[in-house]
Amino acid sequence: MAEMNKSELRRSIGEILKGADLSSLSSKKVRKQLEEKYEVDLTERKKEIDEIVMDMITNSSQTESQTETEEEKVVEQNGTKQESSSDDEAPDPEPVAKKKKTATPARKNTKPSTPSKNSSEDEDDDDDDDGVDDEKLAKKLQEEESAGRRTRTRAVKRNPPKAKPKSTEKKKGSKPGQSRYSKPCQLSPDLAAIVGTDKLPRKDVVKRMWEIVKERKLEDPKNRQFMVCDEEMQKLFGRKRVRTFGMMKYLNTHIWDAN
DNA sequence: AACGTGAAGCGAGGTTTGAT
DNA sequence: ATCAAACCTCGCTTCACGTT
Repeated sequence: MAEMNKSELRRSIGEILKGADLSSLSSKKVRKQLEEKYEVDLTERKKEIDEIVMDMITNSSQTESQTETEEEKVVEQNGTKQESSSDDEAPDPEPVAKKKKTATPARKNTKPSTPSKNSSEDEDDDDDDDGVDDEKLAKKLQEEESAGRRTRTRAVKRNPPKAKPKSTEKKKGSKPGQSRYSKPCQLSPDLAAIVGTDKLPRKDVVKRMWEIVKERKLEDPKNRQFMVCDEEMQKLFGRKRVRTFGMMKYLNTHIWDAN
């Protein structure tokens, strides 16, 4: 594959932007042009391209305002070139700016997170001052957007169950030992006294509890799914006989995240 | 219309013994 | 061999809506 490095990418994008009409250009179009030009799939580098495009547009608009007088000269020379940025219409890199709405991969957080009611969502367009302000505004809008404007409540209508193959199929790139279930948790003094440590992952708590049940021979001889608690255990569970499978229900009040 | 992205649902993961 | 039960969070999948 023709692996393009960043500087190469930058240069190519610069060339594309040079002759492009910024008011109608989007980073996606830039990417497409690059893909066609180099015959490579740049989907994976989309973000990188977005950033470069944004960066270059920002720089160019800053340069524009800084060197206004110089540009006037250029306009005189080039004539056609600058028409898009004439006084009545700001350069307006918006299409590209809007494009890059997701800078926050933190997509988890399933909580509704304050229904902000897309308050400032439709900033309409009453702000056409100059290029620099446009940029700031665009950035601000971006931030607001990424901060949490999406509050759509959709009528959840999920598809049918999708008969899943139970167990046996673990696979999936899920990394073991990553979940909170495997993370060390803070144990209550009562529980800590029994297991011998005040920090232990939930799974290990269960494991340890089983060990202790066996050590102390607390299994109910009639039904080994139950355990007959000794004094210490009774204090912990608050009852004399506990179903071992369901011990987590009781242990849960003695376990919390260690921070 | 096609594409991009946020929201929400649901399964997996770890532990154990007993029942089917 | 597989499922059951109890706990809870992560990550994948699917859907709906916004943008181009």
